[in-house]
Amino acid sequence: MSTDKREHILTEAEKLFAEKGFDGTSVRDIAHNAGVNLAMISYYFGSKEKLLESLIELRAGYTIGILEELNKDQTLSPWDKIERLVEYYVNKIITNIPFHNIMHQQALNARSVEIKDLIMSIKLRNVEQVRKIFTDGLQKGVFRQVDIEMTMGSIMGTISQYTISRDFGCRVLHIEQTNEETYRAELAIRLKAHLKQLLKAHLGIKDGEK
Amino acid sequence: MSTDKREHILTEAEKLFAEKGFDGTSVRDIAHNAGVNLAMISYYFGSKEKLLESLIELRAGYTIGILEELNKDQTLSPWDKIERLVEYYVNKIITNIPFHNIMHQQALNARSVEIKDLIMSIKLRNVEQVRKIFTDGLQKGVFRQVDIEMTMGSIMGTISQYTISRDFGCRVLHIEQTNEETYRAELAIRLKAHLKQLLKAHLGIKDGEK
DNA sequence: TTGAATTAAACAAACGTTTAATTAAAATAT
DNA sequence: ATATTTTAATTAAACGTTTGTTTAATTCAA
Repeated sequence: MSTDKREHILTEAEKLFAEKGFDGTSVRDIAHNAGVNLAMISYYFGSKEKLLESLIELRAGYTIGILEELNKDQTLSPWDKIERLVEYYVNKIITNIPFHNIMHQQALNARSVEIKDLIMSIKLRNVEQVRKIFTDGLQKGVFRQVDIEMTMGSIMGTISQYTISRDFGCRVLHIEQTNEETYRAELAIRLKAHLKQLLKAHLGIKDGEK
Repeated sequence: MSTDKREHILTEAEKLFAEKGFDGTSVRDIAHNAGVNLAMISYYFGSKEKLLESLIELRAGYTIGILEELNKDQTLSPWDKIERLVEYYVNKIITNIPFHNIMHQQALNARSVEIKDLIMSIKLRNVEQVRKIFTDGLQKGVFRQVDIEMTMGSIMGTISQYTISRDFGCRVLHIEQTNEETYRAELAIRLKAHLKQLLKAHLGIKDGEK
């Protein structure tokens, strides 16, 4: 079983799940779009649900390492780390919108306990790393007293808001709906600028402060 | 055809759609939970999809009036209006989590053009009303220069973040998972306090300023 | 007695998965 | 190197359910 073909099927499934939802996508859809026989899905992954698990495990592996490195870095000030965090998260989600879409829909309505637990563990692990950055800044007195969990929610929620539905984003943000690439680029720029300004004020960072 | 029974079916469908998703809920599920015969769904609503449209129209009618009134009110300062807006949105979503969940999943993956358009028009109408509050505050020089659309995204996104998945919210916010009511109450309090603090700093409102 | 409400049964289509047969590739023996 | 055996990959077809919707008969209320 070639890894190439496995990943190709997962990539095609990712597109379909993101567009039509997990339940709205049939195994025949996936097989047809990937150009493989229907039975190969069960042969490779065991079931449609296991295929989703495989996809999540494939895509979610990368993130946690980056956050751990960011936390370890002693040369960066707490505010520097927040800026890096914003840059990283915006880039990551913008370049993986379909997968982020799937995670979102499964967080909403996953009926499989395995999927629920998998997503929960991934999200909690990331949350703990981000929380460290905030508690560190608070302890050092660099940040104003804030609700850390809610502030994390604002970061993730803001990014999700316009990435999830492009049609809505285009209409509200007044971006030409023609090109997918230009939309992403413009969205990333505005998200980063906005979140930095928002968090700087919220955390009470003075201009020019390190 | 009694309106009571119609609304009863819609309420039961709402619960199921929120829990298992639109595609994950069968018409037989709905009929069984509502205690009516399977054929009554088609008889009342025409189809499963039309049922969803009916549900959205039933629930979404209320919001826009409140926002229009808020905008008209000449006695309130721009910042007062923002505070009212936060109060209103948090209350509205917290007390209608299942419906909000459905709107969210349909914004992600709706395959029906009618549903897509319906949701888009509802969201855009609300966005325009909220935008007015911000542009008003900016023109009067009460608010700092900010990205209005992104700021609106932060408000909606923050509220969505923990309302969408209660399991996740409980784990991150350290709220006992036992009682649904206490979770909602606690979440509402923290959301309102956080959003007011966040927006006050972001918009550059001085303490004690009206 | 007329029209609406309700029912059980049936409909064809689509679903995820499995089967059994066939082809391709790899491993082993000659 | 060639032939043979063994394993893996791929296929078309079928499996039994479940899906949303409709039908035709029956009950209920006006």
